[in-house]
Amino acid sequence: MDNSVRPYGQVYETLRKVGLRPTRQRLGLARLLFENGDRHVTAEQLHNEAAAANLRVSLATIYNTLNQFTESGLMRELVVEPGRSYFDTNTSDHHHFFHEDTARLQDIPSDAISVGKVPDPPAGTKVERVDIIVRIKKTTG
Amino acid sequence: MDNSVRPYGQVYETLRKVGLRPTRQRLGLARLLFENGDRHVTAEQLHNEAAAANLRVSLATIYNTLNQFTESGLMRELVVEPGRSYFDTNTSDHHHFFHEDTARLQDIPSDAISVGKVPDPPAGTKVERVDIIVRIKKTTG
DNA sequence: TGTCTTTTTTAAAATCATTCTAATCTATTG
DNA sequence: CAATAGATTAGAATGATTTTAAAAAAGACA
Repeated sequence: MDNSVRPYGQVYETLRKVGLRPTRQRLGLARLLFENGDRHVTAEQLHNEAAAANLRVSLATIYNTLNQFTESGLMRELVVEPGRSYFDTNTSDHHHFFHEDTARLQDIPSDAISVGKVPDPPAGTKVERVDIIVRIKKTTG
Repeated sequence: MDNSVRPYGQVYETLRKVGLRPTRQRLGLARLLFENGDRHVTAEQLHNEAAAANLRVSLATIYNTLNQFTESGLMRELVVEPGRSYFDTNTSDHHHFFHEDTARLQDIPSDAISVGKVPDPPAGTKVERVDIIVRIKKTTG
């Protein structure tokens, strides 16, 4: 667990694997994203985190990076609310709770929810992905 | 089926029922929305349709109206793509196919899809709504 | 290592959907 | 029909995201 020795080792490999140059910004963002469990972040949130971690990255780079990570399959984009996108570090098959009060996402493991029957997609099309969002609110107004 | 006699009769009642003044713009938009089967429109699309139907309505009013219709339960808002919202005239329990190539939505009747098991919402929260989006793409690139 | 080439990063401007503002108009009520 | 409350509008403002063009950093290689 001593990650002072090869602080960027893990994510360095991850970036190489998908063919992205391991630059200072990408390495730093990748650590924030991938070394802290499953995460759901907006660009703005990640930008703030980066600042808090003393990583100087412009907002444009945050967007570039999130989009590149998404295109290379390291993350996926979630659209739950009008106005902004969330990016999810968990790319395996699963779904989400969305807390409407706090605008937070929470994973639902795929075995905790089951889509019994899915209708056949219209002729000439194939299913790309199924997204289930369970919108929840605090009880007691 | 002669709707030249009481052209606004149906939607007039609908508006009254939810407590919205039956103005020219709201009546016109309501007709476009509710007298053409189940629909999924963006603000921009509806604006164009209105123009095509010789109904002069500003884009601000389109937004106001879609939001009011949604708040009064005549429609619901769907967020499927980053950037823009869709509004659905079908407020009953159902889900959607989203054609990624054409950016069109298509209803999935609720009995054509079944959510077998839904996990209990976290303590202190209750389920507000469950959205299922089946994203589809043309086969043969 | 230094130089060349390519890719990244960046600040700032541009874009796009949506909301706000404040002024004008329209429905409703008496 | 006048008064007033509510609606519509053009245009400005906002906020998230993308683009632009220039400067900086990375990779290749002599």
